Amino acid sequence: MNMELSGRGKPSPEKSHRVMARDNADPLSVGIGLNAAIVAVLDNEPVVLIVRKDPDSAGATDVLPFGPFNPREHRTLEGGLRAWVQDQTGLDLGYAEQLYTFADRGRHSEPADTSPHVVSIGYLALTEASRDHGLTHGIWRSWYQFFPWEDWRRSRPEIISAEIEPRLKLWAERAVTNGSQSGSIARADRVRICFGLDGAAWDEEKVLERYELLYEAGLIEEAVRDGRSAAQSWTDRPKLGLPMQSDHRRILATAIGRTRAKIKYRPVVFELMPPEFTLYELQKTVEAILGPHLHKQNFRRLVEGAGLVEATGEVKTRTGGRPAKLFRFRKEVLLERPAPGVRVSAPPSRN
Amino acid sequence: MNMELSGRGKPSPEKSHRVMARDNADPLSVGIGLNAAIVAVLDNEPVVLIVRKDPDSAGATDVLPFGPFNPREHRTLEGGLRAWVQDQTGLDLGYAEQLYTFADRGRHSEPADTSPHVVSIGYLALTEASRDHGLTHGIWRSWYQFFPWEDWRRSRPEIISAEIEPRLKLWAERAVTNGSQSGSIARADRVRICFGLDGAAWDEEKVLERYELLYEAGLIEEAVRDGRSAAQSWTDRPKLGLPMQSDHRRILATAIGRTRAKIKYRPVVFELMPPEFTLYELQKTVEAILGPHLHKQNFRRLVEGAGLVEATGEVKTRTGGRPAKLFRFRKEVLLERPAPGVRVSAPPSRN
DNA sequence: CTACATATGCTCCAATAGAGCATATGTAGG
DNA sequence: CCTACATATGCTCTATTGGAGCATATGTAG
Repeated sequence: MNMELSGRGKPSPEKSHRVMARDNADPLSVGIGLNAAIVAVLDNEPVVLIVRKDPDSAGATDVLPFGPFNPREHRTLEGGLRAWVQDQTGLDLGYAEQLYTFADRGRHSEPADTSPHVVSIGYLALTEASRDHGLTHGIWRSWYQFFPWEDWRRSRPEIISAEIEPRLKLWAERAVTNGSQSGSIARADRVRICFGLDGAAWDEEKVLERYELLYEAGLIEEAVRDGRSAAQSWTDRPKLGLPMQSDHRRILATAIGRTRAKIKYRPVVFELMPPEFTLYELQKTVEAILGPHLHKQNFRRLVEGAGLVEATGEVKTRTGGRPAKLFRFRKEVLLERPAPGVRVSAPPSRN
Repeated sequence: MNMELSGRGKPSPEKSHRVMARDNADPLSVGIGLNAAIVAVLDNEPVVLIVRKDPDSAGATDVLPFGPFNPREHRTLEGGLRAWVQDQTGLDLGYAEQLYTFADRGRHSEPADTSPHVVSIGYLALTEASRDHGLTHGIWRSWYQFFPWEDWRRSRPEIISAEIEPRLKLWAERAVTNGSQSGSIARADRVRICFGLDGAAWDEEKVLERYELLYEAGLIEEAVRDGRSAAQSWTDRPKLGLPMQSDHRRILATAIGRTRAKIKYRPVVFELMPPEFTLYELQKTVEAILGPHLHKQNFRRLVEGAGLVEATGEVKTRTGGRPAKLFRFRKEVLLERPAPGVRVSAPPSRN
């Protein structure tokens, strides 16, 4: 890459900061962290693989598998990620895709006025939890423990009305006097859209937007840690999900949002399934990810109609009722038109 | 970010390479390049903003606006990008979104065995070309000059059958003897799916996949430059679009694919339009991006029905026919349900 | 053998979207 | 002024999709 333009960067002469346990003299070089949100579904519960920093201490923060990108060793970013995951969990990653690259200042437990010098690249990996792919370290934890307001499987989570809604509305009001920032959407509207308040529809894909909103409002523990919540009056700040180290919860939010979106238009559910499964098990897995219950007959029709699966010829008998046919993923769909996902149209939203 | 794991990186002691016109002693630090694919539509032609490296020299390679991320100056990645764009083109960027982070070795005109030490983050920006947002440098160039095989506005580009298809089939055959690489899709299938051969449907969103396939097959000038095409027998290699510096063409491919995908489910077309426009102008803009012609009446019905636009009350008379009503974007849709794009269902592909 | 639970097939219907016809209202040229 | 023409715009007809529910099949448990 030609960098003849570097000179315009006007690098400041101030001393560099110690990052990644090393000294860094070049103002244009940064460390890159590779972070993996490894998702599976275990007993109808969507889970993510956690590597506890210190499993014994009580106040230990949850951590995703991660490590620095080392251009000497890693030929590609994804290769580096796989190496770190292998190293830290023993897991041999299957499906993986890049999510996003974050570099905001002060999102890493450092003083906010410090240059980050570190950039986080988040990855989403999907795997089958029940099968042993070499996993030796790490624990599976429900992703709803980190995002309780995302769990709509039973019904609307009470935490929204009880804790989130009133505090966000307060936060939105405090900004009204600042005059309407033309161009950007007003706080109150963002709150309404993100959390589906006042008649707005809940969009299960907006996981990151919701997290960022809560962070911005200082309602997230990480925001306090990062010095974003200027010691507000709400010392009664509620516990909104388990915190994570660094910006890992933000990465996980991105991963959940992407999983929910992608499952609808690409056949990625099957990364979460065993080689053979019943259609009901498949449906339960989708529902674990997306939340709302689906119409069973229509789900079957859609999945079969799209040619996503083929019967193995065998049945699973211990279902408590009529035996269910076993299916397997029809890999040939990948060779056909824009291979679809399990399309689930939104509920008949009257709008 | 906690980097207690850095020690496992087993940094090799070999001398570091000179990258980005500077020395870099730390094996874990890399330079980050911010690259902008700035897209507009000018006279029904989708264009991208190019900053010629050397406008006068004949063999000059096209370059996207780009510059290194400087954590001292740039609070965020996107902020850094905007600063570089402003600096190099005078343009004040409006809509921008991150695309992808690339770090493959040897994609930067360097020897392939050299560590990259530089990571490229690509961004997509949409703007209105006809309006002056401060643009002082750079030229608009049709994106189809870089990707002639993507131009389906008239009909199927001849370059596919004439140049691409035979060479890719040859390339696919050469790999058959290697035994079928289990797990990955066979070359022949990839070729078929990517380019819609042998009855497969053309997916206008697979821009990056197609480019990568051509690169892999050594049919792209950048692949030769990067030393990927081992001086094959085809010294008769055809000119498949204009080359670009570094990995900029790959970034542009990502940008085109994303634009085509996003225009269908988010109201981003309007970033490309003037404040007021006729529905026909809007349709022409969408067609410039997506290619196939749309049914005029249905397009109107969909756009109006989705509440994306509102009439200004005025008409544009110099249309050569009945005057067209002028419309403007109804920004309120952003406050409604998952604000839709201009849904255009695929042609009645019999499948 | 019966009650029950789940699987599975099929029908009905509302909403969506593709396609085309008909009409409105300008410009251009005699 | 009048006519040919071009584009805009409204409306209808119809095929397809997807939401919802009924009916039947085939197991297990007591």
